[in-house]
Amino acid sequence: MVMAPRDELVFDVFARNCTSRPVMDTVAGRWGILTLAALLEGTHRFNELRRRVDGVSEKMLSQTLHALERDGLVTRSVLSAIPPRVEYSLTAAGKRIADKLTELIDLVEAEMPGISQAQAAYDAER
Amino acid sequence: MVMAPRDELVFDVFARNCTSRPVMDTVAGRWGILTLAALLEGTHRFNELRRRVDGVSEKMLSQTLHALERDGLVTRSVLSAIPPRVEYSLTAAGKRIADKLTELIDLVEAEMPGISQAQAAYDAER
DNA sequence: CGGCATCCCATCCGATACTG
DNA sequence: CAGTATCGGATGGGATGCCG
Repeated sequence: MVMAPRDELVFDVFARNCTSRPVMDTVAGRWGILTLAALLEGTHRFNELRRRVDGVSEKMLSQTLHALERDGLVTRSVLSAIPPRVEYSLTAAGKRIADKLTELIDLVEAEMPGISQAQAAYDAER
Repeated sequence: MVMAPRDELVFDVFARNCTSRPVMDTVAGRWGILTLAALLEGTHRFNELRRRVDGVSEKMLSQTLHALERDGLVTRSVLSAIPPRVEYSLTAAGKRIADKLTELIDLVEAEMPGISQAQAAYDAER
């Protein structure tokens, strides 16, 4: 994060102490990617998300959602009712990022056959 | 990772034990993203990468490069010379993934002003 | 220069238990 | 249902020292 001409802020994730670094960690982290991608499919309740993001613990999902809400990428709406009903959905910025993450997921999944083969070849040599 | 008709392998990163999960962790992890994006700019030597990926330790860069090499996304070439010269570059698959990661970086950096504002608003309320 | 080996601490994260 | 609180083990990751 450095100053450019005319006080325009430039964010550079390659710079050690740029504020974009922790944001990238949240967004591209193990659970951030999957949570945002799941929410791109539509609004989810907490336990719906837990089932969709297979393997995530209550704690990590809660923590991830809080961080994404703080970043303005996810909105949390509490519907007063018994039993309680809380719904999570994407903001406009969240949608844009989730779209890109979904492209990444699709690409990596498409590359997996080659990757698996490379891993097997690598492991065979040692 | 489940079987589809006709023995076609389908990789699903949402599934708890899909082999694509650790690959996503490497590729989208803190240092994986930056390392791949840096290599998209061209071949780099080890210490060039260390300077470009500001803040990465020798240990983590070494670890990340090994994982990426194992996944077939990065090639390591040793040029016999004194002092030793080792060059890292992207494979074709590595380029495709690094391209997508660079798009993600650019998007997140572009969203940073809004994100910073959301963080400040969130923090002010508690 | 380009590493690997070791030590050690911080945090991540899952499991469990509890609450409104 | 939708969480919070706490604990303890696993992992991440920096610092240092050594080697070809």
